[in-house]
Amino acid sequence: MGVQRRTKTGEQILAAFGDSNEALSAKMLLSRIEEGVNKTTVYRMLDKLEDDGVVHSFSGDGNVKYYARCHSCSDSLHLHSHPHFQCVSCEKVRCLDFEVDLATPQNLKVTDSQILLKGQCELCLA
Amino acid sequence: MGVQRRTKTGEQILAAFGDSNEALSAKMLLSRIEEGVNKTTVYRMLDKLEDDGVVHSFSGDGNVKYYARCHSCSDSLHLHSHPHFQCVSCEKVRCLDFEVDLATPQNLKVTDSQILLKGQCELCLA
DNA sequence: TGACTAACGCAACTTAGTTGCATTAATTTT
DNA sequence: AAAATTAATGCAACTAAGTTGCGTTAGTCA
Repeated sequence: MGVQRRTKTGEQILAAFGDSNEALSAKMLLSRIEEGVNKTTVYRMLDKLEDDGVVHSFSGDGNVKYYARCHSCSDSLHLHSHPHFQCVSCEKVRCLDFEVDLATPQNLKVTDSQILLKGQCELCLA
Repeated sequence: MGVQRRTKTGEQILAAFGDSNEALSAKMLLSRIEEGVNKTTVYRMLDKLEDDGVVHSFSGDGNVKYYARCHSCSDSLHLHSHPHFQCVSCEKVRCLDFEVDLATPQNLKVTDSQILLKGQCELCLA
């Protein structure tokens, strides 16, 4: 079950994401949220937002879950076949805005995919 | 620094992987190893084997780290651009034996990539 | 305004993985 | 073959991410 009511936490989380394609961990979200919001609340709200298809999640470096606003994802099929990029220098994570067409083996039924690229972003290379 | 000495733990871990392309978590490895081997030892040995390029690792579902023998990986450039597949029914994880050519944006320097597909394997579909 | 219940905060918990340190054992030296 | 060296191990204690139960707060709707 997704979000049912308009609350401060929900607004703050969406405000933290803004319009960008940046992906944030629960910890990063907690530090960005002004008011003292409990981590449990943040985790639960993220679950709901993901249920609603408002955000999607994937596993980043160090086995930390990252969340990002869904922009390019089609609502019908949440394959999220766009790659995610994590900069090893500044640690920032974001969605890349192109789709990857993965040829999947015919004997498997693939329902979800995630692609994580690691390296250095343009700012850290400069 | 990689493996320096031939030990029981090292042999047991490699035996657990065998020749297959199956990926195992530290927990799975611990349950497969007969003799009582400490989890710390397993984690440390896996680190060393990864240093040596004997195994590679990636983040699977539930933010758990999986390890697999390196077969198709080129030794020079460990991009591991083959996908990994995790079955949501039997929970098994394995390396798929084809390479994916990811077109990476020119402004980023990509040094590592991991692709995780989730779905149902051939055995669970039947 | 009051009733209903989604959303919240807190504390306690689970699980993956790490660290420090003393001990054991593989390998090298004598 | 015995001694010396130190990689590898086991243990206990720890960190960090995420979860659960439960009593309380606060949106929403009649």
